[in-house]
Amino acid sequence: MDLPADEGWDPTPGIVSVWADTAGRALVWRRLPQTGRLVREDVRFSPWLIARRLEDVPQAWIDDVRELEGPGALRHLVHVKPGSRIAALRDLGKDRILVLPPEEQYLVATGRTYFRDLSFDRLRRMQFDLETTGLDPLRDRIFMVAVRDPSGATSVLEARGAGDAAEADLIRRLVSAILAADPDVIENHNLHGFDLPFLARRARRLGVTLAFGRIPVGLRQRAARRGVLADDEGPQRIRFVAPGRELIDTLDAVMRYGFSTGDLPWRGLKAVARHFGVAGTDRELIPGDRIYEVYRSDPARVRRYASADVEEVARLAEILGGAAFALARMAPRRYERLADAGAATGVIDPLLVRAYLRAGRALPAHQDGDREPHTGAALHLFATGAAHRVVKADVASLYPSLMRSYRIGPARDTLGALLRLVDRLVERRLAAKASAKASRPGSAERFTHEAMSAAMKLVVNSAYGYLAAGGSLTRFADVHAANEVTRRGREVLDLMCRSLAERGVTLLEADTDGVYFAVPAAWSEADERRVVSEVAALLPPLVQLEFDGRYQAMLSHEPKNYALLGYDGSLVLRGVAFRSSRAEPFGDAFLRCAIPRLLVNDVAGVREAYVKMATALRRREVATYDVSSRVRLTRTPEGYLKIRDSRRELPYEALLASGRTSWTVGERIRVYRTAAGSGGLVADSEDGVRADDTDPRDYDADHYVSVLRDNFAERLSRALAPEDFNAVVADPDQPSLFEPLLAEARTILAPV
DNA sequence: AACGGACGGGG
DNA sequence: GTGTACGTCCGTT
Repeated sequence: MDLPADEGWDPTPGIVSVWADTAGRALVWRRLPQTGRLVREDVRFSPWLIARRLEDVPQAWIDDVRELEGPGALRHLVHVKPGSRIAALRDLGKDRILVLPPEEQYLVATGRTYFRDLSFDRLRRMQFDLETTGLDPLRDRIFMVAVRDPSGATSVLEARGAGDAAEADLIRRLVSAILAADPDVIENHNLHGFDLPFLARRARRLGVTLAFGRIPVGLRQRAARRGVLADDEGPQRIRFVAPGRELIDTLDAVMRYGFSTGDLPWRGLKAVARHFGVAGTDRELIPGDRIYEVYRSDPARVRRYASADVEEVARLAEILGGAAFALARMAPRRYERLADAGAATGVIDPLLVRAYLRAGRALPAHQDGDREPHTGAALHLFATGAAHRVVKADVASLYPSLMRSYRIGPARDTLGALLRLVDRLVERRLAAKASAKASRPGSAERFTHEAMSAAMKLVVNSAYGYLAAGGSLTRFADVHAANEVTRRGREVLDLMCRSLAERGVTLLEADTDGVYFAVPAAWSEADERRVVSEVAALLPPLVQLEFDGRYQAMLSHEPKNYALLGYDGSLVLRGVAFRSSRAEPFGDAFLRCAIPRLLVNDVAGVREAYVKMATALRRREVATYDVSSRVRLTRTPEGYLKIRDSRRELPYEALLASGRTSWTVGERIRVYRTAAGSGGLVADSEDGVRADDTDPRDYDADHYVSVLRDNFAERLSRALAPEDFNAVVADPDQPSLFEPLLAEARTILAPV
């Protein structure tokens, strides 16, 4: 009873899964923290709902009614007789009724949460990964499943033959392996987007029941915005549920992490594993579209590949999984829902509902806002070109800090629950950040703390999003409060910029809560830090301006598009101008080579890099792969043939020229322009795996020299006077008089 | 070129 | 019994 309501008050330890139904039966699986033993409790609970008007609830269903206090519209807490079809009442609309899913009714009513007194490493976690002959479950088959059991042992199951019977047998063996290992949690990368839907479709087609939950029923479904389209009727999107186990998709965690830190441009398993340093150096890599082909000639290689996948997923889940795990200890929802839910409606709303019920207070109904438009943040670009001695300062969690500092909360939150929640989560985040800083860079421990901090930041920052969302989405939406937050935010940013400028720095770019600026040549790092702390002292309480980094130089191209050169020579590229999945690899390589030279005022070096690349292209010393670009197919074969006479498109010409007449929309391929003016195809290898095919080198060199100049070198133009830029990109086949000039050339920085 | 909507991934 | 943050890419005007 001592725990605050945003924490849950029931101390029952070790809950690892909950499954409940409208009949008022809840199955609670707990892992006893002392022994690690699994127990199942079968308990009764009283299903409940909250109604605006009692008349909306059929009299025959009502067991007990309690009137809640306060001004909220949803004020009748009704306990109904078990088995009442209360889900049907949702049709009344959110402004008249609140009916939670049965597990959440149970968790809210009891004050229980998952994982109390249980550490993440006590969970029994299992990973499995399908290998299939292709991406389409209507046509393709599962031929292999890699499995990693909770003890860490990896095994590979394989179809013993090519037909239906062999595939059905493989699926049955997978189900048996899961039942034998009895995991609390099943994990994989894109589990909900690929493995489970593929498996469900194949199982259905082959007449196999996927009863790998902890009660003997097949897979269940739940509606999910980010799910896959259901096979049956309608545009309904769903995810799968295995009662008694939690199905965790590491892609969800990666997206959350990427969103909150902004430094994970690629979300695929191999790239992410490399980023977190969990990929082995001898990791087997095979381009996705060649896996089955390789299997037929070299099955051992595919076994190594698939095993590496589950090993990496397991490590990744450890590094990133701490965040959702922590949320599950707080919020009255299933762990798997907290792992994929949005922060506002997925985490904050359940916490607020529980807090209000616990306090015996009526809940406000969802309510459309008045016509007040929402106003956003500020974005300023002060200068473009090359700047030296650059400092980045930013305010951590500006919006929640403003909410806390000025006590800006939703008008209808008469309990003040949202602000109290933000206060607590900010404290937790600061603790996690401190722990991250205290642990060794690159260590798994540090990643765990950073993931935790990122999750808290996500929830905390979405407290503002919660205010700003339309009233049809969140219960306490309040556009006036949201506008007050952004207005204060613009005020703070303006004050920061003004105060910095007064202290003699050159402003470069400022955005919402952070600012880049350049300092005079004579300044030391201590001077930089002093200026930041002087300005920090001028800001409102709780708004903490931090020294976020210092760089040798910055190439400012457009708002949110820039390059930073660290004092250690490291290069950071931001924005679509400098990093795009479509960019030809040779162009990326050129920018990575040229920008550091540009930023140390070695303009002759930039010219040299340009000449080198242009010459290599003309001599076809650049591999065909490096001039290709990755595109996504959007036309069907039939659709393209219809328009082909009026309009030729490179990707489809490349497919046809290579003899392919069938493809699927959404497929990604790598194409290049051939000297003959048509399209060529290169084996895709987004994971850095190069197919060892012979390299035709029949690309249109002149075309790619133009691409080098117009698409890539152009990104450097802001930093050079026009005549210097022209000299840099002059055609190397016509040696000119300009080159000597470049030794003296200097980069420029121009106010916008 | 500017805007709105879909998607992020898996074999 | 659904609804996210952001950044990128595509298709449409």
